[in-house]
Amino acid sequence: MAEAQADYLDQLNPPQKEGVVNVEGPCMIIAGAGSGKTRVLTYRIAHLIRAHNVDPFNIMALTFTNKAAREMQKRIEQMVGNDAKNLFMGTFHSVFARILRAEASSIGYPSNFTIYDTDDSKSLIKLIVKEFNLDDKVYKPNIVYNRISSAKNRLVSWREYQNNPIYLEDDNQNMRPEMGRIYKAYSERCFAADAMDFDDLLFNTNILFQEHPDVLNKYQQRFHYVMIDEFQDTNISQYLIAKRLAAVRQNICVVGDDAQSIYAFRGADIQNILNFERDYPDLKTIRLEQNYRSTKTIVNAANSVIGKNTAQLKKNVWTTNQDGDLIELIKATSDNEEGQLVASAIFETRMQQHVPEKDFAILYRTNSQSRAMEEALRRKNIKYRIVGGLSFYQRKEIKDLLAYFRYTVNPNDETAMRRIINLPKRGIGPGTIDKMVVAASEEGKPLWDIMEKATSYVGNRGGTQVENFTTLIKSFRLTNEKKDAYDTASQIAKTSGLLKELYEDKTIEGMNRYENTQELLNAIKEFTDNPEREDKSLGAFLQDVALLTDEDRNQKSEDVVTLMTIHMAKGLEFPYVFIVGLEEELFPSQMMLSSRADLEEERRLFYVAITRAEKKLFLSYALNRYRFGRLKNCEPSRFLEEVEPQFIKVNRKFSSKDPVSPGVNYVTKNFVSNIKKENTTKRFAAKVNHTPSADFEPSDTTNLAEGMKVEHPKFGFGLVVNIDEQGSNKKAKVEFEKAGEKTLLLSFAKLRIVD
DNA sequence: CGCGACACGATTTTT
DNA sequence: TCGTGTCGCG
Repeated sequence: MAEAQADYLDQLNPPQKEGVVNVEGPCMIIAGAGSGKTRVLTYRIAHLIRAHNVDPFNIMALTFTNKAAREMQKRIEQMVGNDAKNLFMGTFHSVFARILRAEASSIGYPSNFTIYDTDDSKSLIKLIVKEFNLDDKVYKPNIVYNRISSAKNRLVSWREYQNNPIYLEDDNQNMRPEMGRIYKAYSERCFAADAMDFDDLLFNTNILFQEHPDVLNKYQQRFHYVMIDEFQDTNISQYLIAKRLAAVRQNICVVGDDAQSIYAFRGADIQNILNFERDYPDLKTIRLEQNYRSTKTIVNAANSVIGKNTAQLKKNVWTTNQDGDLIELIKATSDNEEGQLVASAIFETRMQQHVPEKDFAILYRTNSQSRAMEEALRRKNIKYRIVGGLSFYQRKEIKDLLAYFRYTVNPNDETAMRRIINLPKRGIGPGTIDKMVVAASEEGKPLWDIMEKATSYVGNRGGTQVENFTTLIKSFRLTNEKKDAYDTASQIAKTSGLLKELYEDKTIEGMNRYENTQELLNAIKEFTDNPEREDKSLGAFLQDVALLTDEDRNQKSEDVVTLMTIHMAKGLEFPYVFIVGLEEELFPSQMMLSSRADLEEERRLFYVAITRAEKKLFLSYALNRYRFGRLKNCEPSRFLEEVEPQFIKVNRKFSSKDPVSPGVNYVTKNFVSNIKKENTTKRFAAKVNHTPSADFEPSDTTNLAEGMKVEHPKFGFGLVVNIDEQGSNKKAKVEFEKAGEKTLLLSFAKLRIVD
């Protein structure tokens, strides 16, 4: 450590150094992709501790993901040692959940409040919509949830919502006039359940600071320095919290890149950057523009793309790295072939460059695209790992078990109760539950009280079952009072019958689920065995786990190809990157085509994807893709045309038959600009009416090979791009000049080989 | 109340 | 295509 101490500032370029040493007063660091942003942030914190003798206890650092927080924690620890443990660092949600737990009583919550994840929130919304007898086709949980979420992110309470003419007008126009009522009911139910959803963690922190100046002051005094990473992704609610905290000392430093803002759909507001300039007139702005990550080709290609956006801060990202390989464009006829071509390209690159599998990443817009990739990789025996998708804690069997834990800890958590009361089957149906809910509201008692005496409300059959259930839960609560998280959890897993049910399911998925629950118990064991933990109760574990949505449990750095959405890839880098599915309506997503702002966000997403690549970038698209089970043909993405052609080479075909031979390679300078035309032609393929040459005569096609030019009596002239000789049916894939690509059975098709 | 059969809608992205 | 939700019967 000592040697790093003296010269850490020398490892930085001038603007980076400025970002590190400029610790007093408001500061904004605009950091281009790959410009060493994290390094500046970590050094800055280390510098505060070392050079300015700031107690880590007085530093708050906010990140957007758990992964980023952990990474930063690790790096700072390497620089300053154990002191780093005292930093107040984490995601916005986890940091303020901690503060809210400490101050819960000020806003009427118990300190062991439950955190609802999106699923919990949506099932509560569904329930409310049902109770209100509203049409769930109109009030879809997703829509309602997003509406409430965006209101909360703008700090609009249900009360203000109901009095806000703009919201009302909007809802009326969308034929959803009951939205405000649902918002109110939802908020009240959450409160009654001692629960907060993700947005509440921030919303309520704002309330706390606003209504309790003494509390706010306490934290203002504590946090001398506030730092925010990925500032472009913060929403108003988050920004206001940070601003309040830093109001006294004004030592607030934000780091971000407007070009990488990709979470507007979740309430992130680039406006925050502009607000920041307005709120802090004596702001020091630093730009990090030198890219250390990627080749010139990649940096310049990325610049050419992002340059198409109108709304952006002035920035010039450059690099002294070498030019590197051109970007390779892969064109496939189908999503499956796209997978094969990508897998082949990985295979070949590995052979040629002698690089490990972990140097590769395949990035896509939507999770559903992973399947074709997975299949192709499996077939070629390329090991891979999917990041994201359903995270561990979102799996049904895990959520079920967690719901037991939650209900044990928090008797008011109705959502958890509804989830488990009939799981495993106990003969308690919706009818029974409804009757009890009605009874509870009629008598003004908590639902739990009714459940304990269920037989006097709902008849004997269901009632007895409910009473047995409450006895079971009571036994769990008793254990929970005396034992640690692991003991309680194991008892619940065993006695509830959940584990048994899974154990008896001998299907592959069933065994998987069983293993997952075991893994959860292991995680709890680890939790209780950790000597640094003071509170080893199940409640403490739940509080910890609620915000751990990342798939970052399995951080083993295996040598495998990484598959993930572009959103998940933000902040990461890989030597070789494939961006797949570059098709209109997929990327850019059809949902984002309606407004310019949305399209620009989509373009930023593409920019983020490109800038993940260090050495070489591959772009691919398919002309046909299975969507909702049916094959749809697709148009190449407009984004392909936005990459300056000089950076691209077209790799028309790897042979999909033989992964080792490169097959026919075409390098066409203006191919990209022709993509559109070509595809448009294809769409009217049916109308093509070719008049066969006068001397047309079918040739012997037994020796037909890739790269040959042929004529078809109906489709005209074309190029053989692939021969498939499976079984007795020899098929040729032909790219026709006018009719597009066709797969022909050679035993039927009349083809003339043109020489 | 539980189970099977059927219909339908979904694929934007995540703390 | 897949998973979820609803409906009707036992």
